[in-house]
Amino acid sequence: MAKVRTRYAPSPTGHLHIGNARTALFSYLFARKNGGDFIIRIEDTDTERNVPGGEYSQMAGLKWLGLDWDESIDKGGPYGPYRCMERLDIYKKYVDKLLAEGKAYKSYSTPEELEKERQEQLARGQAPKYSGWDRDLTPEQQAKLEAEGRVPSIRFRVPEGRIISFEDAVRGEVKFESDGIGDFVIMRPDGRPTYNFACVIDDALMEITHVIRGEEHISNTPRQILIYEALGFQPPQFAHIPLILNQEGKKMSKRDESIVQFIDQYKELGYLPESLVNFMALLGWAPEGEEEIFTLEELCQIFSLERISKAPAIFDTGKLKWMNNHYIKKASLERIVDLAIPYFEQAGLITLPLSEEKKNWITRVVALYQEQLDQVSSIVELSEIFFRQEVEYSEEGKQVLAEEHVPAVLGSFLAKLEEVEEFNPDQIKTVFKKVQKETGYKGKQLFMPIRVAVTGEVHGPDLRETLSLIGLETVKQRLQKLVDNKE
RNA sequence: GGCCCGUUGGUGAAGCGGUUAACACACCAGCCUUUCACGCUGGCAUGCAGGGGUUCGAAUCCCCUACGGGUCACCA
Repeated sequence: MAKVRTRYAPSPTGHLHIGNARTALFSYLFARKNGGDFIIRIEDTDTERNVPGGEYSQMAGLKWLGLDWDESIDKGGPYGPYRCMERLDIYKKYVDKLLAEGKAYKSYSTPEELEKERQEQLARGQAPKYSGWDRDLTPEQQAKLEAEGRVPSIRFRVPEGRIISFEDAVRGEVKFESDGIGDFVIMRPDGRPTYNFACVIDDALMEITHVIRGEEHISNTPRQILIYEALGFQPPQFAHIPLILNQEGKKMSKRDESIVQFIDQYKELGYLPESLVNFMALLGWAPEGEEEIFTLEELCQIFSLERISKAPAIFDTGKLKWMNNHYIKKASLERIVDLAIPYFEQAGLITLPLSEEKKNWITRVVALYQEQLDQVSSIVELSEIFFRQEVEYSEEGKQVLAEEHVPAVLGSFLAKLEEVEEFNPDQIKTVFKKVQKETGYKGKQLFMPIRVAVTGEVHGPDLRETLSLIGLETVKQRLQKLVDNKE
């Protein structure tokens, strides 16, 4: 059995999309599960769409997710180069071979003519398919067309009347009739191969054993198989994974606002890579048991092609949030604090570098909210009360403050605060006890007025810690103001 | 339009001829708690898109219909 080799072959047209990331993940998991190699190859033959930095961005995204690879443009490998545009001479060699054997031919239609032909077929209700008018031109005819200034592209001659079938690891046997496939371009006039051609040559030469890719490629597969056959290559095992749909059941489009679609956006929002990995693994794949929380390492152990679903996967954003919260709770406080600091800084709430004291303070604030954070960026909004200069009393808060016993509690609390030496949670606890003894109020009646008086809100994290973090002076000021108003 | 694929609760998703139709999210109720959040316990599909078959027996197999999706590029 040959060593398993899988690849992720992005075109460097932009940032790492969640769908591509999941394809890469599946390919990675399958390779690791089987002790194989994972390769990244850059499909940059559509030179007009390539964006500068696209390659780096793709790889940075994968790296952030925790995926690594064995061969690629950054580290080389025995099957390079790993960028299609650096393999042009290789493609040419195989095109020449097909040409010589009559399995491909020079085609002279211009893009304008093709588009016109296409539109006409569509208008007639026909399936668009290349006419093949220039399939069997004589050298003289070709010379004449070239004299007109036409530069030929190379088309693959699709055999007639064939049934092309292959065994897909996800879908089982898949069949296509060759008659539904028109002769397709494998090399553009300028010598750049098209995807279907480059993909076959590269996968074959790089000895890729398993091609795991999105379902949208399923209809490309018969074309590619034809090329494998024409060149005498052994096709790999194919596995077409289901598409990811948004919550309306529609294919995610780049413009779709309902879902955050790019990996670096998740990073910016404060998602943890392990939650994204876990979540993506469950997009179209299901583990055997009931457990659904897995580390990357665990996934490498249990992943299998057999358990990939045929039905499209729906992107459940609520579930992702829940999962991210799960991992945030599991993470160390220190890690979450480090992630949180930039958000505070961007919001203008703190300035860097942080003093030791301020860092400790921030750490305590973050600790208060760690268990309810579903994305780290939310920390700014959640912890708002610790950064406000003035208290703003909510409607519910005002109602609490209007209660009869409130002045007594507040007055007593304020007075007892004078005796405090260090304003820490323990000391505050003893102050509470004293106030309780003096006023006779306890529980909700005791704590709620104090909470509202200092924070303006009826809800919030642990009161003692909250007071301690807001600081003695501010607490006294706020209480004093209320006590004064009452009098 | 041709060809391919899919359809299980409010949501995601197991299920591969005989199950009380997992599990999770959400939601509701209760507990915990000064409040919120977390956590815990319980509730939540007489039903597997609809209609026909096959079978002693079907979410599971077959056919039709509906709906959704993919694809038919000198884009990957």
